[in-house]
Amino acid sequence: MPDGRGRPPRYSRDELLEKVVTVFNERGYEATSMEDLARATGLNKSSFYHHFNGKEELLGLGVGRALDALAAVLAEPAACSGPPARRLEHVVRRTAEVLVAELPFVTLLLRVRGNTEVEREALGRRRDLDARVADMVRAAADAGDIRPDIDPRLATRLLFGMVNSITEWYRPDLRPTAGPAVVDAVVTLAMHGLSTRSAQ
Amino acid sequence: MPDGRGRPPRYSRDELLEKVVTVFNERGYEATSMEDLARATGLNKSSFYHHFNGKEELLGLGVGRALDALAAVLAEPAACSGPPARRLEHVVRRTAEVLVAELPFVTLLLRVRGNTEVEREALGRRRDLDARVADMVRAAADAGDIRPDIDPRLATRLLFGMVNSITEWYRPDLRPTAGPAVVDAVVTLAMHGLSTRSAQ
DNA sequence: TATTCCACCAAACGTTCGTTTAGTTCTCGG
DNA sequence: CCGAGAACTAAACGAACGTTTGGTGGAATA
Repeated sequence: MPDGRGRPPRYSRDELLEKVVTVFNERGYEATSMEDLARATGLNKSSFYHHFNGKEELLGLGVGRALDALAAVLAEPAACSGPPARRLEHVVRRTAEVLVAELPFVTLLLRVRGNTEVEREALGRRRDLDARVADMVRAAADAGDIRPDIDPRLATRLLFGMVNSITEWYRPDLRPTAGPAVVDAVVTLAMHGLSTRSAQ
Repeated sequence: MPDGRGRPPRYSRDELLEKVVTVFNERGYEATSMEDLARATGLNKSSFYHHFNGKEELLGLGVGRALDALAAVLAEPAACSGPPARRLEHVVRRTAEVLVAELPFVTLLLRVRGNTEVEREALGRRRDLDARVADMVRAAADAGDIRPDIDPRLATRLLFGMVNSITEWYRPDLRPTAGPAVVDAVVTLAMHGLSTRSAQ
């Protein structure tokens, strides 16, 4: 409980984390030194240890925020009831929206490789989310709403491969209003493909 | 010109490079130490300096092999002539095949961030390839063969976001014969989408 | 067999890393 | 205005990094 005494901080914990995660994404987590973080925030590199326990905690908080946002999508009512195809389309759209809204955090999450315990735990949580989506795709295939000629697990991976690729190229600072167009394009391409010819 | 004299090498340069690139992909390039490479190959870490000039050259050779393979696809006759939509479908299929065939090298390429000159040059070569594919998508849109309601550049990014996602999850050691099925699924999903309903 | 050349290695080098220690500066409650 | 407490910093720490040095051992040539 902060009682107001002491020097006021220049940045809140959340502001610091956002800047830190941005640098992690520019340079890569391993290639980012505490010096780099200090330069980006204007703080001394040792000052981080008053706000966070170390570099790995910064990573854990960053990927945790992404995982929380993605898990929240699967908990939404429209993702839990209704025809499987509708639920799936909702999850695709909302996941794309979360990627756009929480871009740096999800970008960090998608690059985790599993070198440390923090990273392996993040990969585990991500696998759980992926499995729940794969079940949704399977249900939609069983209901005949999506093409039966592609293995549901394979379809899930390609589908979310496309969705997740948003983090590879979408830069909101270059086209700040492009977010909704990106989300619409993802949903359209995922469901109907590129071709103007009819399906099959 | 090797004249056969001296102790024969345990591994060829190409064999070494393949093992090295695999470790780079498991741990991430920055997180991989020369000790890690030594352990994976059975060589002493200083022995690498008789085959390569250093860690960064290993990276450059790895991503170079991926870029050469991808550039070769765009130079194939079927990618250079015929209706734009046919050329595009050919490039999608062949790119997916190259990803499967040269998986570790393309995986390494797709994770490059641009921290060094070697990495920035690789990013530049990759941008050139992407631009040529984007021109192909634009031509197919102008010809009316693919849906006109999505910006060609955006469509290119999402399309190859899906294709490139193969490197994120395809593991040939787990399902050695799954390659062709993956390629077919990519082409089908890219062109026609998931839905069994007709387009639009 | 003597020579040559290549593959390989042990040890050490200078540098940079994440982190710790021991403080200083600033703000506010009393 | 005093003292508590929080934000912040300079300097230094041991460890790990990529690389260099100086050399050993073994196979082919002559």
